[in-house]
Amino acid sequence: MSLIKLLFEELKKKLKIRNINLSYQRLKVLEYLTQNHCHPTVDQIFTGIQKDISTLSKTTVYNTLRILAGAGLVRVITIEDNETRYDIEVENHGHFKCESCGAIYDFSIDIDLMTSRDLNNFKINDKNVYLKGICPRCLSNINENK
Amino acid sequence: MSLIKLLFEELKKKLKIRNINLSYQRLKVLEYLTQNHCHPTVDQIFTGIQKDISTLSKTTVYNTLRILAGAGLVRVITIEDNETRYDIEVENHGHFKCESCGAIYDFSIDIDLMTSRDLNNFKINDKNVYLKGICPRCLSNINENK
DNA sequence: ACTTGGATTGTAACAATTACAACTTTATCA
DNA sequence: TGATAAAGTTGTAATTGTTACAATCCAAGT
Repeated sequence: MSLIKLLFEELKKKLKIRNINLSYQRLKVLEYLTQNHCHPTVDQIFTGIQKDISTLSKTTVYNTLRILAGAGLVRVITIEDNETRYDIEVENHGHFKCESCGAIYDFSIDIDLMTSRDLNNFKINDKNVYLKGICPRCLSNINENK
Repeated sequence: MSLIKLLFEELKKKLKIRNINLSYQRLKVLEYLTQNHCHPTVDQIFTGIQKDISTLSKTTVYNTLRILAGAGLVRVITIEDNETRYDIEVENHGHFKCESCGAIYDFSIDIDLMTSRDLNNFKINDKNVYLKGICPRCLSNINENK
């Protein structure tokens, strides 16, 4: 049995619990996200998978991401208004966006701290920490050009 | 001197420092935001001010918000991908969005906690904490309808 | 009053996302 | 296995939020 088949069966079970069928397209989206931790946009995911599935429709990518996000398997990153990004990692971490080069960095943070007395009677489902600024690489570039 | 004239002069000085001229439209946007802490969308702001300025263009609202955000006078809230919201308050606080009714709540939080060893060499300009879940009002509605 | 530059306006363009209907694949069960 | 139903995919069209841009307006300073 090939590696991809094994992955396939593994994921299939995982998704079955959440009542999601695993199609080839959905597998490919998950595969792309596990191999590209760069917080890709829909367009990047679409273009990336299209190499393997030439008939792929962008609608499918949207549908798949919506379903996977609903099941808590992928994280939606809306750090910037015009570009929604996706992330497979669901661990405790925040996101930093460099305002100069646009890159998004993960950083570890204790998400449990992200609460407040004001929210005592609220049911919290999702926590996001978004920071913006300049990354070290761009900082040193700026200094060099002085 | 009328109240609005006073506010006008006050703000004018404040903006002068940042090299921004204060037009009537810009004043109205600031006025709307101080009177509506509900984190309005561009559309809400536009519709709200249109009552006073019938010739108002939505482009002006966009321009104004961009300028004010750049000057740090308003905060951009991109908690949801499809609707950018704006907030006059620049104090230390996070935002909670109710996934049921869509309302956005402020909550106090120590923004200084929002950091990480991973970001030692980063220059941080902006910090946002976005939570999602169900607000108390919707929670009690759900319980009632059981 | 004239000029200059910034602000506003309205329209058109653009990009991301969603709606929808046709079609294809997969699952179910006799 | 084969018929039927359900789910998934596809492509196009529509929708929405936002930006680009050119024309016009307005206000400040000479």
